[in-house]
Amino acid sequence: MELDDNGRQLLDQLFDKWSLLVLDALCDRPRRFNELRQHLPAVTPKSLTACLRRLERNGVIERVILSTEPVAVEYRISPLGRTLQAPLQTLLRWVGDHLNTVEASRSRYDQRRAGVAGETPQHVRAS
Amino acid sequence: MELDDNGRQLLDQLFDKWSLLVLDALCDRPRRFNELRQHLPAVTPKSLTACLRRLERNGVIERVILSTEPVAVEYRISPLGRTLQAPLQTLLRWVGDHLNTVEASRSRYDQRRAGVAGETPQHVRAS
DNA sequence: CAGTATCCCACAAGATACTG
DNA sequence: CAGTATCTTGTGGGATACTG
Repeated sequence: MELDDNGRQLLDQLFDKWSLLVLDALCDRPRRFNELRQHLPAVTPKSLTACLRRLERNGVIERVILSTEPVAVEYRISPLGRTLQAPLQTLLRWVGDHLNTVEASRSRYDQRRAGVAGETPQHVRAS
Repeated sequence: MELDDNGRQLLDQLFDKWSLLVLDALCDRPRRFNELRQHLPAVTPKSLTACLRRLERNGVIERVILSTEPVAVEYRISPLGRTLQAPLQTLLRWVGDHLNTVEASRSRYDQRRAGVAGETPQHVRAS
């Protein structure tokens, strides 16, 4: 499965810092801007806006202006975005299922690096 | 499916600029450093090293020193990494399958933005 | 061959304040 | 409420050169 430049770039946009969480939240149900802000831990309005615009541009979410009183804005997962749900879930599942394993691996790795006697690299030793 | 901070961070590390391509390449077969360099378009040794270390630390690949003459280094997918293959493929498939749709969506989005008369934003108009 | 070492810059993103 | 505007910093990553 070869992936070209465009593909990699798309993945970057779909999997940047907040996108995944946003997508996940919107797969559940439509949300308002400030709803999302609360849902995500400590995202600044600027970052959230950028993220939402990117996702909208890529067609996986929709920005809907509700003709309520007063006017409100709502973000929804798009049909295209919906087709991403399954792959996403699979991945999120994997991360959830293997977090402990990965943590363990990291500890082992760091241990090994710290423990290499006679060759202790400067950037590792001391405080 | 709620994803905590650790989970998001792990995803970041697994899906940074080069990791996916590396993982994909190594799922195919083990590779040497310079093999990977050639396989990936224009990656600098520094970036590749960083990427490989990260993946190794997370336990999804293994760095193997071959006792050949002269000594060589080889990178392999680990058993843990192998369990990522399926989810990864699913995702790569999705990207491949929907690249055109996404491109179209982007064009529409940009068109819409450029076409809003009477309100043309400075950062869009002119050269 | 398999990396390190430096220098540098672009850009993501945080903090904070302001607005239609 | 749903953002935009500035300012600033951290860091990923490119370019380039060097090394065991």
